[in-house]
Amino acid sequence: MPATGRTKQEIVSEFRSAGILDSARKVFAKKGFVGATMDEIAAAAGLAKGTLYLYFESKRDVYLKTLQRGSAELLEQVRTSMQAADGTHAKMRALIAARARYAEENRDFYTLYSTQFGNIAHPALLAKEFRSLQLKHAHTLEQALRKGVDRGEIGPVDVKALAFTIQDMVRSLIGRRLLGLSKKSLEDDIEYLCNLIWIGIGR
Amino acid sequence: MPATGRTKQEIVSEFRSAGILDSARKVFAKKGFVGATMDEIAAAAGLAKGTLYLYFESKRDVYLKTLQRGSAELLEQVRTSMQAADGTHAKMRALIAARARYAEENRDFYTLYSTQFGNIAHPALLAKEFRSLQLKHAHTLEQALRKGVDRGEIGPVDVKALAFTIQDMVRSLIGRRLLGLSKKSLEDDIEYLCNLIWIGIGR
Amino acid sequence: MPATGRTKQEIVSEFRSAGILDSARKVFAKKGFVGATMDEIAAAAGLAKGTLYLYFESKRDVYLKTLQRGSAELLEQVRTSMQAADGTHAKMRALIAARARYAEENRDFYTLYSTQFGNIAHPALLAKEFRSLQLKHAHTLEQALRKGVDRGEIGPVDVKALAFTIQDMVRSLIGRRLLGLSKKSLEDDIEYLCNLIWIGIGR
Amino acid sequence: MPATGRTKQEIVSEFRSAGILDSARKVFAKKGFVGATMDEIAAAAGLAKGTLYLYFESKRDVYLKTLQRGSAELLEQVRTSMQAADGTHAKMRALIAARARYAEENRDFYTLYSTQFGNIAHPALLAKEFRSLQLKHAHTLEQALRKGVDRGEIGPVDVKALAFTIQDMVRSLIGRRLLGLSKKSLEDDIEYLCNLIWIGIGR
DNA sequence: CATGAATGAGCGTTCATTCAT
DNA sequence: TATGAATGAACGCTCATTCAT
Repeated sequence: MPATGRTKQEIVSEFRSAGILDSARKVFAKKGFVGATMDEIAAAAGLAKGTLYLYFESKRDVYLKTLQRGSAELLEQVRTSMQAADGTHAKMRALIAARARYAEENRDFYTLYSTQFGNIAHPALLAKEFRSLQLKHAHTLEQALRKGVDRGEIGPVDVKALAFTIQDMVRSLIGRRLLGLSKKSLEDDIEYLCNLIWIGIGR
Repeated sequence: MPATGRTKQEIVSEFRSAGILDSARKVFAKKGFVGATMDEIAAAAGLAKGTLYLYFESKRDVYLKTLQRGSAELLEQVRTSMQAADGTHAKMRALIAARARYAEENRDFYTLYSTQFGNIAHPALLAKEFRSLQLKHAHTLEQALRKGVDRGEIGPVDVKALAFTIQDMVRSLIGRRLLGLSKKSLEDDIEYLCNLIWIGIGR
Repeated sequence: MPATGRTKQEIVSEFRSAGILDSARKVFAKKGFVGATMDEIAAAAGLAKGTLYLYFESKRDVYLKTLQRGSAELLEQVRTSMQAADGTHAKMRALIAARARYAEENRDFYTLYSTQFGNIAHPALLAKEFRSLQLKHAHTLEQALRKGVDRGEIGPVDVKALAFTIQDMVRSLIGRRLLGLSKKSLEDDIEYLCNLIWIGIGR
Repeated sequence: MPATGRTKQEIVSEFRSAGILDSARKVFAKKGFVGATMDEIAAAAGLAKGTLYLYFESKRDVYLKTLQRGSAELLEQVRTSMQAADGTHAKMRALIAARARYAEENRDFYTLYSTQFGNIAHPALLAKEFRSLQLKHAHTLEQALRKGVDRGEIGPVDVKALAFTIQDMVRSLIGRRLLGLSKKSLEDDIEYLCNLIWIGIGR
């Protein structure tokens, strides 16, 4: 097809990049940023170490791109889920469910993601690029909450703070599940969290 | 007294260990596990590098003990606070306040602590030892919650899960504060979190 | 004509080689042998890296040929200048002037050339091939000097040694000029050097 | 002796440094700055690679110190020789002889030295530190020449330029000798050079 | 007990060279 | 003939750990 400009070049290049990122995801998830070595990532991708540097500038670059890629994918799925849901409560539930599903389908990546964005990180690695990823996610939820407040579905809360808190609660839930600490079904866990957020625990 | 048989030895030894751990806390907090060097820790403790190995088996050991020490201290303060409080709601509030206070007084250590226990961590560093620390904290809260359920102060929730969730909510709150993302007073933030936990956001 | 049998091939080949060497000259001059990369040379020549290996065996080969080419060019100009001059003194002056002019017109290359032939070089790079280049230059001057001795224009000196010495004096002068250490005009500098060689400094 | 403060420490340290520099001198001389590896230098010194970094900051530092050390030693010997000589001609001869002697006794170092200071070098390596070494040498000769001009022993020449030129002539002579290109005795070669400088070649 | 010099494995990155297309 | 993606050896530097004093 003529529509594909430099097709072969670009496709191969993207294919390689994707392959490398797939391997990097696994290795970073297992060993963390520092523990992972370029050698190992290359081996996992079936390539020579030097080849990585044809597609990425540095180890840090591979790491950042790995995170960006998964993060964008996750955000995409969350947004799609939320759009299909009606009302604040349903949207919140959709978000939780989408994240949980993604996490279970991408265990390794989610571990990585969760660690990197676990609230406070060591400055060395927490550059602006990472922060902006984090904010995009928070923003999506924030908007839904604001609409809920406007409609009177939820009380007059600080939506910014709440968005962060809810995201952390979701991360907390997923973390527990990934660690095998929850014996309930995913449905039940989601139900539990929604209830907690919505009606609290008091009597 | 026979109880003080090897006292001098032990006292000196503990004194040294404590000094090393104090220094280690600062260094680890500033640089993270990998970024910190034994040289730097030794220098901060006013000792030679080799001396560290008389009191600790390895860098990892220093790290673990550092975390254990701070963790125990934090737990101690939380327990004291909670004991002085009456009723589940008050105890919960006491826990939040104690953790928040400790975090603000030990910013560096709390960052370290929070990162390490951010739910999911890299297997390399997340050994059983760390897990048990985490569980102790959760357990304290869990007991208070269970009593609350028994007394009907709170609904029939899964206290184990709830304890984890609350802890993560607190960590989330503190994280936001340490990052300078909260503009409210500590009191207001605590109030907000208590309300969220107790009555949720729904109308 | 049978003489032009493979002409097209050869002409294209020589054209390519020349282009590559032109680029190589610039790159080597700017970065030195080790600092220069085949990638950069190829880019400067508007070719792909692999193409260089169709015309040259190795980076070292490119370097050698680069030096040979410039060296031959320089020698050519020096010879022409010397032939046009009458008498040993005039020929010597012509040589100095020709080298100086070439150096100022080819600053980058001359730096390279001078470094490589700075009398003693590191064995790794100083192969026989380079030595023969050096000797050709010395030989030209040597012959002129010998004629001068025969004619009684200059004393009965060791012309071989003298040829080397003069060449190094010229290199020294040019080096000082290229480094901006001489404040005199080129004419004055040449005059100074000729005088030094011819009548020395004694009184 | 009490006069020696931290004796043992310092002596051992200097001993090590000196040993490393001795090895470095050989390796750099044989392979040049880039071709030499820290591994090889360490091996030549009978040490592990890491040990080098206890005494020097970087490869470049080793190189600089190597050059400084020999350069200072050479300068010292030249100065001593010159001081013992009377009159400009004798001083000049003393300088030539001292340099030649040093070169023959320290072939490897002199190769290194000569290459580094071969007039024009690639900027990357030609930092201020090196330049100042070079100037110190030139300065010593310059002063002697200036005195010669004042006393009328030599004509009213540009002593600065002359100092550079003479040094290069000496380097040239030594280079030829080290390369085995001179069949004359050292005495004869020195004589030849002195004559050349003093009375030139003209008749 | 305390020291700190010595070690050497390990890592990120570069780049000359090759070879399938 | 020309390409440029892929390779992998090589190197400077770091640092946890050891051990002779």
